Amino acid sequence: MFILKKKLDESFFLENTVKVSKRLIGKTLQFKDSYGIIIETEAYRGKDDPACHAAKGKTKRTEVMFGQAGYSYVYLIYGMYHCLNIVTEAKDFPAAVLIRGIILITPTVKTLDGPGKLCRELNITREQNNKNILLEKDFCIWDTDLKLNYDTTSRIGISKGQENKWRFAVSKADLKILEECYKKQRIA
DNA sequence: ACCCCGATCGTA
DNA sequence: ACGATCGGGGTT
Repeated sequence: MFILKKKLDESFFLENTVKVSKRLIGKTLQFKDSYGIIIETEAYRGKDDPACHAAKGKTKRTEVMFGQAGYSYVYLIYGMYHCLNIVTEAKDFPAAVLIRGIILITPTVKTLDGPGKLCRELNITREQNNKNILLEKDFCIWDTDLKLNYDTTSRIGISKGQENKWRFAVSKADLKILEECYKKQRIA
């Protein structure tokens, strides 16, 4: 259906987080034997972004966001769900992209539309926090030749920072095409 | 030790 | 619209 090119390298994640978030649409997330096309992302960028966990400064939890681009930031939310982010931009500039949705294509086909559902299905937990996905063998993101249209909206579930339209989600039309390619089988 | 709140999700 | 469920971070 599409070509898996190379694993994304550090230069991809060193760019502005908003740009990286847009560019991640259509790329493929791999964790162990699970592969999924990224269909939804959000940017969290710097101490001046009130929705960013790093807005309150560096803490034990957010330390990874202040580190090198290409590391995973996985945290527990609402005591029940995990969220997967990839750290972006220069060291000491705290920023990351939240991976909010994928179309899982292996080992099963499922549309995972939500960060908690995604981590639950792939079994991504805090054990996967602070991993260098530029080096990990089975935890990485692949470049592809997919060109998808996406919508730009406010981020979901935040109380501050709605003015930044930093959520990017594959257009309904393109999502439908992708799901038809891979046989629709939405998660319950 | 205590309190508040949260980058969610499923059910009503 | 609401509750589940618990860790992070600030305050006492």
